[in-house]
Amino acid sequence: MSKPSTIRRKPPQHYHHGNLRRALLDMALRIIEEKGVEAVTTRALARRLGVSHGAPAHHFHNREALILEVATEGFRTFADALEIAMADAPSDPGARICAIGLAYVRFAVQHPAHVRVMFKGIQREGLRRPPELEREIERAHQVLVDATVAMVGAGAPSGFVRDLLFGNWSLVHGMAMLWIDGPAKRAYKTWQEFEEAAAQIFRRMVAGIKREAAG
Amino acid sequence: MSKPSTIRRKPPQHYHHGNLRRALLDMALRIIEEKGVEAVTTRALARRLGVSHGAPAHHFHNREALILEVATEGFRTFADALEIAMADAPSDPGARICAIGLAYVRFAVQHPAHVRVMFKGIQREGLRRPPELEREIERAHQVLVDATVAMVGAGAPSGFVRDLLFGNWSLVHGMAMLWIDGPAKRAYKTWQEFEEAAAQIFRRMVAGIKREAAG
DNA sequence: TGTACATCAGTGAACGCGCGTTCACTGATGTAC
DNA sequence: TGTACATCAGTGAACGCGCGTTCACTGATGTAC
Repeated sequence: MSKPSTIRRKPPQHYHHGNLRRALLDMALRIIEEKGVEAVTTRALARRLGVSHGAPAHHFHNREALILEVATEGFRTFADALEIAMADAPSDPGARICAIGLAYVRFAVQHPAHVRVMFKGIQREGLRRPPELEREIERAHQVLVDATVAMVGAGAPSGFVRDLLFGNWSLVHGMAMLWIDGPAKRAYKTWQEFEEAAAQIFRRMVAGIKREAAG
Repeated sequence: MSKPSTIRRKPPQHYHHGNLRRALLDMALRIIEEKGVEAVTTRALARRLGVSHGAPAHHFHNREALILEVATEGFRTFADALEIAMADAPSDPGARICAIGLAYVRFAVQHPAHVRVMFKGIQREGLRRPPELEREIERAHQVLVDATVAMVGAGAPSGFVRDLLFGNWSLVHGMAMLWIDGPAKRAYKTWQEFEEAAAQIFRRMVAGIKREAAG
């Protein structure tokens, strides 16, 4: 629950606060978890970190930049998790789909605040996303696309690939959202139970796709 | 696009504005669609409706009450749509599941602003939901439960019912969210195309469940 | 090791803003007679 | 139909608040010599 103590070689306490930039990002996540994204204000962050309210401006150009950095870090962790799941899974395409789906849901369980800002906080119309954020989003997306294409073969009609991708994506995304928003949290006592159910649902779905592709 | 002209017998233009309460709720939806839930402020509403900023207080105790009323109306329409889909569908349980799923997704397509407030705006921790809202949420939920139970039979183990409900719910909810947030909107050119794909995915899933129940 | 200087993270006062909410009022509408 | 009155939706000034952002400053840290 405490801050991740990323131990560096040289300068752990170089400046007045130590690492205010890191602390701001971490505290933003805590506030999101407690009160939602809209409760993340530069003044609230400063207050809870015991610094003056002008201090955050030395690390982030403005509030929006800070929120976008939280989202970028979230998508980076997310893309990493999906890529690792893809790499660690057996080469069987069905097993890979399951592994990626599970990683998707597990990310939501382990990083609910990140998910909130990634999927609810930065979906506003007028928001200009920095290239770095777009890149991480694209990297995560690519894992889903690759796994789907691997499942159906490169020669499959693009409409079929699209529908399959969309179906699988919807399933795992819905699971993640229903966990974040409460319904799944209420239906399943522990996240282990929840993940087991999710894994079984994925297996069932993949079996269905295989039967359809074969028949 | 204009206001729904709910024609009443007696008093359509009784008071100064006509029906400011109705206008506030409708304008709130427009603002949500354009700028998101957090842009709905009592002053912005008054400004856009051409009334003084004190006027809304005569119809809603405060901002939160107005937002909750929008959510309640949303869930009422939503529950109605699901119940009608259930009633109109063939008695075959699989067909019913498909029909309800399609109604779920169609609601998101037709009422994106409502969905935003229903699933993103009132999910904050500290928010006290009025009983009327809880009742409409429960009514919508019950349609999903009933359809699932009808599919597997009353004697099915509760864990299986739970997982099946959760799987189906996740799928349709994910579809709705991916539409609202953009990915599905980008993948499918028209909502008809989107709905066709959704219908096909539902049929595939139901076929999978049937095979599993039979085998 | 010691000193002088440069850097820059953090301070705190200040600014203007939009917000939610209150409240005495006004005046249009509805009703009783 | 006309008049007197009651109702109450909408007005506009006022309040206090927290916010984002700026900026001259301070003082601790890092570095050059």
